[in-house]
Amino acid sequence: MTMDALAALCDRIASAAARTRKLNLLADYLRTLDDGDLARAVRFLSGSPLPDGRKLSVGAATLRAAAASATGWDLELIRFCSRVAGDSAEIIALLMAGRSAGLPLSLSGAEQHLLALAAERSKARKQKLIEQWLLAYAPLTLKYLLKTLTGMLRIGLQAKLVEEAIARASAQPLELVRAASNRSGDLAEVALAARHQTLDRIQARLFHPLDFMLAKPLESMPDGVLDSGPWWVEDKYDGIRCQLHAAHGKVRLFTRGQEDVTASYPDLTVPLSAIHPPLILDGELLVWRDGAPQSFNALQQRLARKRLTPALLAECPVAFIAYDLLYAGQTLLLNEPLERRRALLESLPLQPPIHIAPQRRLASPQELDALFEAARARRNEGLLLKRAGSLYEAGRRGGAWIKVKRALATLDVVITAAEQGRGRRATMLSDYTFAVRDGSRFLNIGKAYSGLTDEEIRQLTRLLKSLATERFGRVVLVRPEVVLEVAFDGIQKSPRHKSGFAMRFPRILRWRKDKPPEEIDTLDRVREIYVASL
DNA sequence: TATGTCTGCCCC
DNA sequence: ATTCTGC
DNA sequence: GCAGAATGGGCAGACATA
Repeated sequence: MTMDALAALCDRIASAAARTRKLNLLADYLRTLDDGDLARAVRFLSGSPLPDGRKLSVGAATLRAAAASATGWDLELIRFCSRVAGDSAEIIALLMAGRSAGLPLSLSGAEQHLLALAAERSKARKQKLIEQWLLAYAPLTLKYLLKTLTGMLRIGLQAKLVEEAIARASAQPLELVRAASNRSGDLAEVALAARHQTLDRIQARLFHPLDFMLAKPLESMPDGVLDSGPWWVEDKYDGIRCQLHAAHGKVRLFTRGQEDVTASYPDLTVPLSAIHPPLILDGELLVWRDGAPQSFNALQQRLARKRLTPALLAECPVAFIAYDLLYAGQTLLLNEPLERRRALLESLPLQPPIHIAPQRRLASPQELDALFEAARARRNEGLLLKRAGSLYEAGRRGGAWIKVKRALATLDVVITAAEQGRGRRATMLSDYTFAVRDGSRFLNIGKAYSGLTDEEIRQLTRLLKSLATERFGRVVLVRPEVVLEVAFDGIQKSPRHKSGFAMRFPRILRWRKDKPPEEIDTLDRVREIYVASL
């Protein structure tokens, strides 16, 4: 089977609106593949094309550079076209029509190309490899070969639907496929096992990450959900979600994206090599100093470090706050109720740098406000509510865990610039840069797109075009007249914007047609919020 | 060698 | 991360 | 209610340029 056929399938899936139609198309296709291609196709479609999750380190920018080099076209022009089309891979594929040789490409050939790209360390040589593909393969094939690089197929189908298609193609119950997928962590393995009716033989393995159970955000505080039964409460820590595997002196730390980051945190993992009985902990990685959790910003300085200096380890030492136990005593505990997992967790002889997250029973929903404030006073993000008796639903964002966060504040700001969107928003100005007032000047403080409906974005696009003063490629500067109310979860000093501040998780609450720009919030107000948040 | 900009992403 | 949208 | 898509910020590291 060929990459060309897979590409054609992707196009058909993209143009099918109904998810059941997408599923049927994929299931029918999967049935036609031999075992080797089944594994490859599943990896390609689920967004992790390489067998062991190796990194490609190639993004849209590199693709455009390769395309410019292969065609002789101006890079700026390609950038512009990509922007209009909303997708670099698509436009590059079109560009190669009539220029590439149109050679056939098998799935295993495509996989070999990706492996070669991952193995190549030099950025320039990565680009050279891509140039060679561009000249060799047909546009449609290129389109999806390139899309797999950036990990965004944008055909309305990702890993979860691939799971469903596997279930359908093999006539196995979806729940069995999902459970096996969690135990395995490798959808290709699952597809093969489903085909051969051996899903039950897939075992969870220590030192292979399980999926994480996620929490659903609580929309409004006084919500009826909490009346449904007893709940447990913990602080929500502002670190990185991690799974810690330990057994027989070996320790591994995995992130939510299943990345093995053990090597980056010797100050956590080396002391744990004394642990012998096998266990898997779920919890949060934090910088921990003077007996207290430090900011997420401190932790960020430990991320993706190639070299760990003693100074860094001394300045930003990490700890692990454990709040769940997924494996112990040779047993997977996912289907044990929360209270049992918790009791086992508390019975373990864990020592710093591992801590156990304090947990208490929520007496009544009225208690939430006070608990929330207390958590914030401890410099934590908010609360995590866990339904009594709930099981560990790996890979799901079900209602059994609820996270309670609140915006730090809101600001009334004015739009100073707008940017063309991507994908289905490619024809609209969907991305707004906004400013606060400082005397008679407007100083940018952030960008946001979310919070407006598609209809509002359409209206705003029209209005902003009429307010345009200058255009720099994809960015339109506008007269500062449109006022928005934006919410955000944090604020910090940043060179990113003229105001000297930037927001964490900015989102638009509403379009304030009632407010003139002279009355928006000021830089002084921003400083007040900043100081108060320290 | 020092500094500035771009890129992709163990992250949130 | 957040938010909206189609199914 | 789920899954997908489109978008925020900061960071280290890589590369470009002085």
